[in-house]
Amino acid sequence: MVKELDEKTDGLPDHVGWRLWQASRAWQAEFAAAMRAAGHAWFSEARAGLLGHIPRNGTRQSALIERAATSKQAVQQLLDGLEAEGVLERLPDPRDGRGKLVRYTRKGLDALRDGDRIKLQIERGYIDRIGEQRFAVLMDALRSLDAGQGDASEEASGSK
Amino acid sequence: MVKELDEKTDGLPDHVGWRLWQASRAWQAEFAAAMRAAGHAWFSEARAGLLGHIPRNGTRQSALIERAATSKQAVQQLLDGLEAEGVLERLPDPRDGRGKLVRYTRKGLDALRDGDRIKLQIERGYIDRIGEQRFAVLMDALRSLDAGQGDASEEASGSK
DNA sequence: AGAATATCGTCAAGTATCTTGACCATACGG
DNA sequence: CCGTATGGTCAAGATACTTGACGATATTCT
Repeated sequence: MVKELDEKTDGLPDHVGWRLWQASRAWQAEFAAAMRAAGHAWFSEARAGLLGHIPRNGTRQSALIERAATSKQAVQQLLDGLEAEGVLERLPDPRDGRGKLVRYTRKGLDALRDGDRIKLQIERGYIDRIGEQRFAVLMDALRSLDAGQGDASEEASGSK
Repeated sequence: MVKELDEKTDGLPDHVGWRLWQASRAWQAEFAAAMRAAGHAWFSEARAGLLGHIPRNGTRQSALIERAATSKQAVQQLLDGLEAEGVLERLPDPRDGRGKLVRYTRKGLDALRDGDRIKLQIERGYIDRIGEQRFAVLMDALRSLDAGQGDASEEASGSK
Protein backbone atom coordinates (compact mmCIF):
# COMPACT_ATOMS: atom_id res chain seq x y z
CA MET A 1 0.00 0.00 0.00
CA VAL A 2 1.87 2.95 -1.25
CA LYS A 3 1.11 5.84 1.02
CA GLU A 4 1.96 8.45 -1.53
CA LEU A 5 -1.27 10.07 -0.62
CA ASP A 6 -2.60 10.27 2.84
CA GLU A 7 -6.30 10.68 2.57
CA LYS A 8 -6.61 12.39 5.87
CA THR A 9 -3.94 14.92 5.18
CA ASP A 10 -3.98 15.60 1.52
CA GLY A 11 -7.50 14.50 0.91
CA LEU A 12 -10.34 16.66 2.02
CA PRO A 13 -10.04 20.40 2.15
CA ASP A 14 -10.28 22.12 5.49
CA HIS A 15 -11.16 25.73 5.01
CA VAL A 16 -14.19 27.84 5.81
CA GLY A 17 -15.81 27.48 2.45
CA TRP A 18 -15.57 23.73 2.41
CA ARG A 19 -16.75 23.26 5.96
CA LEU A 20 -19.59 25.69 5.49
CA TRP A 21 -20.61 23.84 2.36
CA GLN A 22 -20.44 20.44 4.00
CA ALA A 23 -22.33 21.59 7.05
CA SER A 24 -24.96 23.27 4.94
CA ARG A 25 -25.49 20.24 2.75
CA ALA A 26 -25.73 17.96 5.75
CA TRP A 27 -28.36 20.16 7.31
CA GLN A 28 -30.39 20.38 4.13
CA ALA A 29 -30.29 16.67 3.58
CA GLU A 30 -31.45 15.98 7.10
CA PHE A 31 -34.19 18.55 6.91
CA ALA A 32 -35.45 17.45 3.52
CA ALA A 33 -35.53 13.82 4.59
CA ALA A 34 -37.56 14.69 7.67
CA MET A 35 -39.94 16.85 5.66
CA ARG A 36 -40.59 14.09 3.19
CA ALA A 37 -41.05 11.65 6.01
CA ALA A 38 -43.61 14.06 7.44
CA GLY A 39 -45.62 13.77 4.26
CA HIS A 40 -44.44 16.84 2.39
CA ALA A 41 -43.25 15.04 -0.71
CA TRP A 42 -43.14 18.23 -2.74
CA PHE A 43 -40.30 19.54 -0.62
CA SER A 44 -36.96 20.28 -2.20
CA GLU A 45 -33.95 22.37 -1.31
CA ALA A 46 -34.48 24.96 -3.98
CA ARG A 47 -38.09 25.38 -2.94
CA ALA A 48 -37.07 25.64 0.68
CA GLY A 49 -34.67 28.38 -0.25
CA LEU A 50 -37.47 30.37 -1.77
CA LEU A 51 -40.00 29.67 0.98
CA GLY A 52 -37.48 31.00 3.46
CA HIS A 53 -38.02 34.39 1.89
CA ILE A 54 -41.78 34.30 2.08
CA PRO A 55 -43.12 35.52 5.42
CA ARG A 56 -46.16 33.84 6.94
CA ASN A 57 -48.44 36.62 5.92
CA GLY A 58 -47.35 36.56 2.33
CA THR A 59 -45.54 39.01 0.14
CA ARG A 60 -45.55 40.53 -3.29
CA GLN A 61 -43.85 38.55 -5.97
CA SER A 62 -41.64 41.46 -6.87
CA ALA A 63 -40.51 41.81 -3.25
CA LEU A 64 -39.54 38.17 -3.32
CA ILE A 65 -37.33 38.73 -6.29
CA GLU A 66 -35.42 41.41 -4.48
CA ARG A 67 -34.78 39.15 -1.54
CA ALA A 68 -33.82 35.96 -3.25
CA ALA A 69 -30.52 36.05 -5.04
CA THR A 70 -31.88 34.73 -8.30
CA SER A 71 -33.57 36.05 -11.39
CA LYS A 72 -37.24 36.82 -11.56
CA GLN A 73 -37.73 33.95 -13.96
CA ALA A 74 -36.21 31.49 -11.54
CA VAL A 75 -38.48 32.77 -8.80
CA GLN A 76 -41.43 32.52 -11.08
CA GLN A 77 -40.75 28.94 -12.03
CA LEU A 78 -40.29 27.91 -8.44
CA LEU A 79 -43.52 29.70 -7.62
CA ASP A 80 -45.29 27.95 -10.47
CA GLY A 81 -44.30 24.60 -9.04
CA LEU A 82 -45.24 25.52 -5.51
CA GLU A 83 -48.58 26.84 -6.69
CA ALA A 84 -49.23 23.68 -8.66
CA GLU A 85 -48.51 21.67 -5.53
CA GLY A 86 -51.07 23.72 -3.67
CA VAL A 87 -48.57 25.10 -1.19
CA LEU A 88 -48.98 28.69 -2.28
CA GLU A 89 -51.46 30.76 -4.16
CA ARG A 90 -51.10 33.93 -6.17
CA LEU A 91 -53.63 36.72 -6.08
CA PRO A 92 -53.71 39.93 -8.02
CA ASP A 93 -52.39 42.86 -6.04
CA PRO A 94 -55.35 45.21 -5.43
CA ARG A 95 -52.99 48.14 -5.22
CA ASP A 96 -51.05 47.46 -8.39
CA GLY A 97 -52.64 46.05 -11.49
CA ARG A 98 -49.34 44.53 -12.60
CA GLY A 99 -48.42 42.89 -9.34
CA LYS A 100 -49.30 39.61 -7.68
CA LEU A 101 -49.45 38.69 -4.04
CA VAL A 102 -48.06 35.36 -2.94
CA ARG A 103 -49.40 33.68 0.15
CA TYR A 104 -49.54 30.31 1.80
CA THR A 105 -52.46 27.97 1.55
CA ARG A 106 -53.44 25.83 4.50
CA LYS A 107 -51.24 23.10 3.14
CA GLY A 108 -48.34 25.52 3.02
CA LEU A 109 -48.91 26.69 6.57
CA ASP A 110 -49.03 23.09 7.73
CA ALA A 111 -45.70 22.48 6.10
CA LEU A 112 -44.30 25.58 7.77
CA ARG A 113 -45.42 24.28 11.12
CA ASP A 114 -43.82 20.89 10.55
CA GLY A 115 -40.73 22.61 9.31
CA ASP A 116 -40.40 24.57 12.51
CA ARG A 117 -40.72 21.42 14.54
CA ILE A 118 -38.13 19.55 12.50
CA LYS A 119 -35.81 22.50 12.57
CA LEU A 120 -35.85 22.45 16.35
CA GLN A 121 -35.25 18.72 16.43
CA ILE A 122 -32.20 19.04 14.26
CA GLU A 123 -30.94 21.94 16.29
CA ARG A 124 -31.26 19.84 19.41
CA GLY A 125 -29.22 17.14 17.73
CA TYR A 126 -26.51 19.63 16.91
CA ILE A 127 -26.40 20.86 20.47
CA ASP A 128 -26.08 17.32 21.67
CA ARG A 129 -23.19 16.77 19.32
CA ILE A 130 -21.09 19.84 19.91
CA GLY A 131 -22.40 21.26 23.15
CA GLU A 132 -24.61 24.20 23.90
CA GLN A 133 -21.79 26.64 24.24
CA ARG A 134 -20.17 25.79 20.96
CA PHE A 135 -23.48 25.90 19.24
CA ALA A 136 -24.22 29.35 20.59
CA VAL A 137 -20.85 30.55 19.50
CA LEU A 138 -21.35 29.07 16.06
CA MET A 139 -24.63 30.88 15.61
CA ASP A 140 -23.06 34.08 16.81
CA ALA A 141 -20.22 33.85 14.33
CA LEU A 142 -22.57 32.97 11.52
CA ARG A 143 -24.78 35.94 12.29
CA SER A 144 -21.85 38.29 12.44
CA LEU A 145 -20.66 37.01 9.13
CA ASP A 146 -24.03 37.53 7.56
CA ALA A 147 -24.44 40.98 9.00
CA GLY A 148 -20.96 42.04 8.06
CA GLN A 149 -21.17 41.10 4.47
CA GLY A 150 -24.33 42.76 3.30
CA ASP A 151 -22.89 44.63 0.37
CA ALA A 152 -24.32 48.02 1.13
CA SER A 153 -26.24 47.87 -2.13
CA GLU A 154 -29.59 46.88 -0.75
CA GLU A 155 -29.34 46.49 2.96
CA ALA A 156 -29.12 50.11 3.92
CA SER A 157 -31.14 50.39 7.08
CA GLY A 158 -34.66 50.65 8.20
CA SER A 159 -37.33 49.73 5.74
CA LYS A 160 -36.79 49.41 2.09
CA MET B 1 -33.05 33.85 23.39
CA VAL B 2 -32.74 37.51 22.86
CA LYS B 3 -35.13 38.46 20.18
CA GLU B 4 -34.35 41.46 18.11
CA LEU B 5 -36.50 42.01 15.10
CA ASP B 6 -34.64 44.84 13.55
CA GLU B 7 -34.76 42.85 10.36
CA LYS B 8 -37.32 44.38 8.12
CA THR B 9 -40.72 42.78 8.43
CA ASP B 10 -40.93 39.40 10.03
CA GLY B 11 -38.96 38.04 7.15
CA LEU B 12 -35.81 36.06 7.21
CA PRO B 13 -35.34 32.88 9.19
CA ASP B 14 -32.64 32.71 11.81
CA HIS B 15 -31.68 29.14 12.51
CA VAL B 16 -28.58 27.05 11.92
CA GLY B 17 -29.67 25.63 8.64
CA TRP B 18 -30.52 28.97 7.17
CA ARG B 19 -27.38 30.68 8.42
CA LEU B 20 -25.23 27.84 7.23
CA TRP B 21 -26.87 27.95 3.85
CA GLN B 22 -26.52 31.68 3.49
CA ALA B 23 -22.91 31.65 4.60
CA SER B 24 -22.10 28.80 2.29
CA ARG B 25 -23.70 30.42 -0.70
CA ALA B 26 -21.97 33.70 -0.02
CA TRP B 27 -18.62 31.96 0.16
CA GLN B 28 -19.20 30.05 -3.04
CA ALA B 29 -20.32 33.11 -4.91
CA GLU B 30 -17.27 35.05 -3.81
CA PHE B 31 -14.94 32.23 -4.65
CA ALA B 32 -16.48 31.51 -8.03
CA ALA B 33 -16.37 35.17 -8.99
CA ALA B 34 -12.70 35.39 -8.08
CA MET B 35 -11.90 32.21 -9.96
CA ARG B 36 -13.59 33.47 -13.08
CA ALA B 37 -11.84 36.78 -12.72
CA ALA B 38 -8.58 34.83 -12.53
CA GLY B 39 -9.31 33.36 -15.93
CA HIS B 40 -10.82 30.03 -14.95
CA ALA B 41 -14.05 30.45 -16.81
CA TRP B 42 -14.88 26.76 -16.60
CA PHE B 43 -15.29 27.01 -12.86
CA SER B 44 -18.64 26.19 -11.28
CA GLU B 45 -19.84 25.23 -7.85
CA ALA B 46 -20.70 21.68 -8.74
CA ARG B 47 -17.32 21.17 -10.30
CA ALA B 48 -15.62 22.69 -7.31
CA GLY B 49 -17.46 20.26 -5.12
CA LEU B 50 -16.01 17.39 -7.05
CA LEU B 51 -12.51 18.81 -7.34
CA GLY B 52 -12.46 19.14 -3.58
CA HIS B 53 -12.42 15.37 -3.46
CA ILE B 54 -9.55 14.93 -5.88
CA PRO B 55 -6.14 15.13 -4.22
CA ARG B 56 -3.30 16.80 -6.06
CA ASN B 57 -1.71 13.56 -7.05
CA GLY B 58 -4.88 12.17 -8.50
CA THR B 59 -7.14 9.32 -7.57
CA ARG B 60 -9.07 6.46 -9.03
CA GLN B 61 -12.47 7.29 -10.37
CA SER B 62 -14.06 4.65 -8.19
CA ALA B 63 -12.47 6.14 -5.09
CA LEU B 64 -13.97 9.46 -6.04
CA ILE B 65 -17.39 7.98 -6.15
CA GLU B 66 -17.05 6.74 -2.61
CA ARG B 67 -16.07 10.14 -1.37
CA ALA B 68 -18.52 12.34 -3.12
CA ALA B 69 -22.06 12.01 -1.97
CA THR B 70 -23.49 11.52 -5.42
CA SER B 71 -24.02 8.71 -7.87
CA LYS B 72 -21.31 7.40 -10.11
CA GLN B 73 -23.10 8.80 -13.11
CA ALA B 74 -23.11 12.27 -11.66
CA VAL B 75 -19.40 11.98 -10.96
CA GLN B 76 -18.82 10.75 -14.45
CA GLN B 77 -20.65 13.59 -16.09
CA LEU B 78 -18.82 16.15 -14.03
CA LEU B 79 -15.58 14.42 -14.93
CA ASP B 80 -16.52 14.44 -18.60
CA GLY B 81 -16.96 18.15 -18.47
CA LEU B 82 -13.77 18.76 -16.57
CA GLU B 83 -11.86 16.56 -18.96
CA ALA B 84 -13.31 18.36 -21.95
CA GLU B 85 -12.17 21.62 -20.41
CA GLY B 86 -8.67 20.24 -20.11
CA VAL B 87 -8.58 20.50 -16.35
CA LEU B 88 -8.29 16.80 -15.75
CA GLU B 89 -7.30 13.74 -17.70
CA ARG B 90 -8.28 10.13 -17.31
CA LEU B 91 -5.81 7.32 -17.76
CA PRO B 92 -6.36 3.60 -17.62
CA ASP B 93 -5.41 2.11 -14.29
CA PRO B 94 -2.38 -0.13 -14.89
CA ARG B 95 -3.36 -2.26 -11.95
CA ASP B 96 -7.00 -2.76 -12.89
CA GLY B 97 -8.14 -3.10 -16.43
CA ARG B 98 -11.56 -1.78 -15.57
CA GLY B 99 -10.46 1.25 -13.64
CA LYS B 100 -9.44 4.74 -14.60
CA LEU B 101 -7.11 7.13 -12.88
CA VAL B 102 -8.07 10.77 -12.69
CA ARG B 103 -5.40 13.40 -12.43
CA TYR B 104 -4.89 17.09 -12.95
CA THR B 105 -3.38 18.57 -16.06
CA ARG B 106 -1.15 21.60 -15.82
CA LYS B 107 -4.19 23.75 -16.36
CA GLY B 108 -5.89 22.02 -13.46
CA LEU B 109 -2.92 22.46 -11.17
CA ASP B 110 -2.76 26.12 -12.07
CA ALA B 111 -6.38 26.48 -11.11
CA LEU B 112 -5.71 24.72 -7.84
CA ARG B 113 -2.92 27.13 -7.08
CA ASP B 114 -5.10 30.13 -7.82
CA GLY B 115 -7.86 28.57 -5.79
CA ASP B 116 -5.61 28.29 -2.78
CA ARG B 117 -4.62 31.89 -3.08
CA ILE B 118 -8.20 33.09 -3.41
CA LYS B 119 -9.30 30.91 -0.56
CA LEU B 120 -6.78 32.58 1.71
CA GLN B 121 -7.85 36.01 0.57
CA ILE B 122 -11.45 35.30 1.39
CA GLU B 123 -10.49 33.85 4.71
CA ARG B 124 -8.56 36.99 5.51
CA GLY B 125 -11.64 39.00 4.67
CA TYR B 126 -13.70 36.91 7.04
CA ILE B 127 -11.22 37.38 9.83
CA ASP B 128 -11.29 41.10 9.24
CA ARG B 129 -15.05 41.07 9.47
CA ILE B 130 -15.66 38.97 12.54
CA GLY B 131 -12.31 38.90 14.27
CA GLU B 132 -9.67 36.24 14.57
CA GLN B 133 -11.08 34.73 17.68
CA ARG B 134 -14.58 34.35 16.38
CA PHE B 135 -13.26 32.92 13.17
CA ALA B 136 -11.21 30.31 15.00
CA VAL B 137 -14.19 29.37 17.09
CA LEU B 138 -16.36 29.11 14.01
CA MET B 139 -13.93 26.73 12.35
CA ASP B 140 -13.71 24.71 15.50
CA ALA B 141 -17.46 24.33 15.76
CA LEU B 142 -17.78 23.48 12.10
CA ARG B 143 -15.12 20.80 12.39
CA SER B 144 -16.74 19.30 15.45
CA LEU B 145 -20.03 19.18 13.64
CA ASP B 146 -18.48 17.44 10.70
CA ALA B 147 -16.59 14.95 12.83
CA GLY B 148 -19.60 14.26 14.99
CA GLN B 149 -21.84 13.33 12.17
CA GLY B 150 -19.57 11.18 10.07
CA ASP B 151 -21.31 7.83 10.07
CA ALA B 152 -18.27 5.95 11.31
CA SER B 153 -17.80 4.42 7.91
CA GLU B 154 -14.46 5.96 7.11
CA GLU B 155 -13.25 7.74 10.16
CA ALA B 156 -12.24 4.75 12.18
CA SER B 157 -8.90 3.25 11.27
CA GLY B 158 -5.89 4.53 9.44
CA SER B 159 -5.86 2.62 6.21
CA LYS B 160 -8.88 2.65 4.10
C1' DA C 1 -53.86 64.49 -22.04
C1' DG C 2 -50.33 61.96 -24.57
C1' DA C 3 -45.79 60.01 -25.22
C1' DA C 4 -41.78 57.95 -23.39
C1' DT C 5 -40.07 55.02 -19.93
C1' DA C 6 -39.91 51.84 -16.07
C1' DT C 7 -41.73 47.95 -13.51
C1' DC C 8 -44.22 43.40 -13.01
C1' DG C 9 -45.09 39.23 -14.51
C1' DT C 10 -45.03 35.71 -18.23
C1' DC C 11 -43.62 32.73 -22.21
C1' DA C 12 -40.11 30.18 -24.52
C1' DA C 13 -35.78 28.11 -25.29
C1' DG C 14 -31.34 26.54 -23.73
C1' DT C 15 -27.80 24.90 -20.21
C1' DA C 16 -26.11 22.54 -16.09
C1' DT C 17 -26.64 19.21 -12.71
C1' DC C 18 -28.28 15.07 -11.04
C1' DT C 19 -31.25 10.68 -11.15
C1' DT C 20 -32.62 6.15 -12.75
C1' DG C 21 -32.06 2.16 -15.65
C1' DA C 22 -29.65 -0.60 -18.82
C1' DC C 23 -25.37 -2.27 -20.50
C1' DC C 24 -20.49 -3.96 -21.44
C1' DA C 25 -15.80 -5.17 -19.90
C1' DT C 26 -12.80 -6.78 -16.55
C1' DA C 27 -11.71 -9.01 -12.03
C1' DC C 28 -12.25 -12.54 -8.74
C1' DG C 29 -13.80 -16.75 -6.39
C1' DG C 30 -14.94 -21.38 -7.02
C1' DC D 1 -14.69 -22.09 -17.47
C1' DC D 2 -18.72 -20.03 -14.82
C1' DG D 3 -21.14 -16.96 -11.91
C1' DT D 4 -21.00 -12.79 -9.60
C1' DA D 5 -19.21 -8.35 -8.17
C1' DT D 6 -17.03 -4.08 -9.55
C1' DG D 7 -15.65 -0.07 -12.63
C1' DG D 8 -17.16 2.64 -16.12
C1' DT D 9 -20.27 4.18 -19.90
C1' DC D 10 -24.58 5.34 -22.54
C1' DA D 11 -29.14 7.19 -22.71
C1' DA D 12 -33.27 9.40 -21.15
C1' DG D 13 -35.68 12.28 -18.02
C1' DA D 14 -36.37 15.65 -14.03
C1' DT D 15 -35.12 19.88 -11.68
C1' DA D 16 -33.13 24.25 -11.24
C1' DC D 17 -31.64 28.19 -13.32
C1' DT D 18 -30.25 31.55 -17.28
C1' DT D 19 -31.06 34.64 -21.15
C1' DG D 20 -34.04 37.00 -24.37
C1' DA D 21 -38.38 38.67 -25.79
C1' DC D 22 -42.87 40.31 -24.81
C1' DG D 23 -47.51 42.20 -23.13
C1' DA D 24 -49.75 44.85 -19.53
C1' DT D 25 -49.91 48.36 -16.21
C1' DA D 26 -47.70 52.42 -13.73
C1' DT D 27 -45.13 56.47 -13.60
C1' DT D 28 -42.85 60.49 -15.36
C1' DC D 29 -42.22 64.15 -18.40
C1' DT D 30 -43.77 67.60 -21.46
